[in-house]
Formats: sequence, structure tokens, C-alpha cells
Amino acid sequence: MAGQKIQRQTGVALWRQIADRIRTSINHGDFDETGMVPPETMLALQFGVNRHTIRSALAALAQEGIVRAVQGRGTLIERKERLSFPISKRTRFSQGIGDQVRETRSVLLATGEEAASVELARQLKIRTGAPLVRLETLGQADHRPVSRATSWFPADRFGDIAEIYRITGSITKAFKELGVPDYVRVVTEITATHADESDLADLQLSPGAIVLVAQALNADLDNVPVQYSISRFAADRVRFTVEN
Amino acid sequence: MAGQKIQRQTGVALWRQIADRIRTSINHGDFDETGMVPPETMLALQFGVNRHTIRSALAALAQEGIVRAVQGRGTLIERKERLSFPISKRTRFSQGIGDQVRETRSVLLATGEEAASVELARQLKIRTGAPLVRLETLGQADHRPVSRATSWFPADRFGDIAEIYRITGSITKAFKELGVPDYVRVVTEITATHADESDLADLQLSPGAIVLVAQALNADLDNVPVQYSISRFAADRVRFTVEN
DNA sequence: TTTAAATGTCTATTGATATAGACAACCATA
DNA sequence: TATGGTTGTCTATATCAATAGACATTTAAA
Repeated sequence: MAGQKIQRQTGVALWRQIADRIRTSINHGDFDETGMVPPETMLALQFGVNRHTIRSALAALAQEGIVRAVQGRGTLIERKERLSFPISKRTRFSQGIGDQVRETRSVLLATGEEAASVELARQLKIRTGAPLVRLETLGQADHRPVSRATSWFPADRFGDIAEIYRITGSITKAFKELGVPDYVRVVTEITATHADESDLADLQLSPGAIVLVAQALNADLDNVPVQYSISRFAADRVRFTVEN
Repeated sequence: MAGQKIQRQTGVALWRQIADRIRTSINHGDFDETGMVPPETMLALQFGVNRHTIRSALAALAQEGIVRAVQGRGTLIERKERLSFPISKRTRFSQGIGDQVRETRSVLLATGEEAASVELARQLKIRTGAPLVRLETLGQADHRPVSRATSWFPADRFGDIAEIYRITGSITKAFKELGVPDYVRVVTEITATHADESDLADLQLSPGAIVLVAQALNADLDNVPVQYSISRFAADRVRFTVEN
């Protein structure tokens, strides 16, 4: 695991770097044999830091619910997960990861109306200032938050989409009700950045965590844009898979 | 710009968080009108920190060559870039970003032979332990490093690929010489993580930076796997675009 | 029941991080 | 050339991060 050295004086505390590395190792399955993290003294030796620094890192992971320390026994792994999230013409939140978890759910956080910005108008191929419906949603897998998304829909076609989504919990079903039987992904842009304050709260992340940002455009079968969305995923919980 | 608050006591120093945010703003074009970063006193006010903290952040960006402070005038933006990197059936390094930069180049860092691990054998659909050629390359755009990649090729078909690549600097050309006129991207997996020590060196990153990791499988026109690669991109320099 | 191994807690010290204030040096321009 | 706005440098102080060591507490196994 500890093949790479820890960096000092980088503005990122050692305990945080180590916590990130241990989290990655856990997700990679490095400790699956024992189901436990190596002893603090051994980790301290491996990373070349003091045991107290290791303890800070493990405390952060315990705070995330990833490990649980038991005095006298060791530090047990409580949870590990990295969902594979396919991106294709028919990308939908629940379908793609449905076989990897027991339950997927989508929760409406907020909704509103707004005028199309220059950028949104360009993407959705409508005039600047045209009315849009904005949906902010939280995607969950087995009751754990995976992504938070903001979506925009042209209000003239989808003025009632918020209400329908609130009831059905599904964009796909809401589209069907509003006369869009099917839709396809036109383009997806993927970037990565540090989690901001809202990410931390909504996705239950630890500060300094990484989020994968996917900006996506969906269109109906006549190739008319119907939805533009910006989704933010906890990077340590998902993996994007692009099938060609 | 400073819509989001910065977080304290997270293990990530304020100056590093602020540096990351300013870098993002620069890349986003927020300061294109003036070509300068706002004055230190104003940034200190916006972020709610001391001016010295802002100076630490700007010093880090100056170290990266992104800004240059001029006493009496202000802090000038030297460089901004975020290349858009298309991912499709015909994903190749140089073609995709060729129209965004003046020059793309690919440099061979190292090469070697190794036996196929279980995972590599599964991906390339060969037997475990079969001989592979490993290529480690550095992708550059306008003389700035963009990605570092490790690729594996079945040695029975592509035993000489390292030598040909060294001469031509192109995987596509090397494949052609070895009887593969064309190839397609089968699948791409995208994750994000913190930069490790090698990333920092090869990609000239600042510590704490983020890398986008793309694991890709290419196959020839008969759908026989020819290349498996793991590429690491500086997250603040690229954006992946998935066209469907 | 003893012992080894693991986590938990405490004190002390050093260096990095962040704040606060003052003033110097430099540039553009009125 | 005088002035306002900007970056550069210095001192001082408080808090966080990291190291170091000692010892307590708990668990599992000898």
C-alpha cells in the first residue's frame, strides 16, 4: 500500500493525506483478508510518521464511518464502496448502478424557476432569458448519498416537472408523463475538483475530499435538448465507465 | 468567484484551498477582462482571511507559473489552460486536442517486459503470465505535460512496439507498422484521486493537486484487445468530454 | 491467569499556519 | 511631481499540526 511517500509542507496536513491513502487502500480491497487496518504502530512505520499522526488519520476515517477502532483488538473496516457508474447514450442514475446496490433513491432537495443564462441557453438551444425549471436532487444508493445534481429544463415543455418528480422520484418517469417517452445522453463533460461546503453537507464528505463533476446534456429522440445537468459525485464512492 | 466559503481545521491549509479556488477562477476566465487577479486586499476581504494568507496562495500559484506579481501594479495572469479531451470510439491523445494547442508531443519515459497479472490478463483477454510490453509515456501539449500513461501490449503481437514508438512518438503509427491499421476504444473508466509523488514530478503539479485517472482498453477491428492503459491527467488542465 | 499486542489518554515541545499591524518600495496617472 | 493603489518585508502573537515519550486500558491468546 504505502509505496508512495507522504509529502510535507504542501498545505495538506499529513493526517489528511494518510487518511485519503488508507481510504483508497480499503476501497481497493487491500485489507480484505483480515477486515482490519494494520496496527497503528505498523502504519506509523510504513508512512514514516508518528503514531499520533496515524491516529488523527484513523479518527477522520472513523468520523466518516469507514473504520471503527476497538481497544485491544484493532481498527475494523466498517464500510467500503466504489460504485461503477456507466456513461452511455442511455445514462440514467438508478438503472446503471441498480445491480450494485439493494436500493437506489433520488430525493428532491430544492426547485425553482430561473431565466436561461447565456451558457444554459447555448447548451439547451433556446434563447437567452427563456424560462427554465431548476431541480436540485440528491442521488442515494442504499441510503448513502452518492451524487448531488442541479438540472435545468425548458419551462415551456416541462413546467410541471418538479411536481411530478417529487411524486415519482424519477426523471425518466416525469419525462414520460410530459410526453417524452425516451431520451438520450448527447454529451458528458467530466472534471474533478475539491469538495465545496455544500458537497460536504449533502454528500456527507470529509473536508478536502474530491468530487467528480459531470456536466451532461440530454435530448429527446428528435435530438431536441430536454435537460442540462451538473452532477457532483463523491470521488471515492464512484467510478465512471464509458462504454463505446 | 468567492461564492463558497473556505473551510478551517480540515487538514487542508487555507492558503492551499484559496490557491486552488483562484486557479479554478483563472481557468474559468473570471479575470479575462483585466488579465489580472484582484488586489490582495480585496481577495483577503472576499475570502475572509488575512492578506498574508492570500499572499501564500498567490506565491504557490506563482511557483506553478500561473501568475506573476509585479510590485506597484498587481498580479498578472501568466497562463491558463484546461484542455478538452474527447473520449469516443476513436480516442487518441494527439488528435483530440490537436486543435486546441499548437503542438502535441508524446515522450517515452520507460519501457519493459512483464508477465500479465490476473487483472491485466482479464482485460486483454489473454492468459495470466503471458508476456506483455509495458510503455510509460508522457503526453505534452505546447511543451507542458498533460498526462502520464502506462500502457500494456501483448508481447507476441507487439514485441517491438517500444522501439517503433520511440522513433515515431505515436501509438497509432506504431500499431500501423505492426499490422493494426485501426483500433477503437472499448471502454474507459474514470476516477479521481490526489496526485502522488510521481505525478508531481512528471506532470509538474503542486502538492495536493488532483489527477483524473483514465483506465482504457483499446481493441483492433476484430475486437481483439491490443492495449490496456492507465493514464493520469492533471485535473486542472483537462476536461473529459464524452460524446454519444 | 499471565502475557503480548493493540488502542486510549496524557504531557511536553517544535515547526507550520494564520492573524494583526506597520511601513517600505514601486507603478501608473492626474 | 505628488498621490493613491499596489506588492514586498518585517515583527509579534495565537492556534494547529506533528513529534516524542510514558503509561493506562482492553482484548485475545498462550
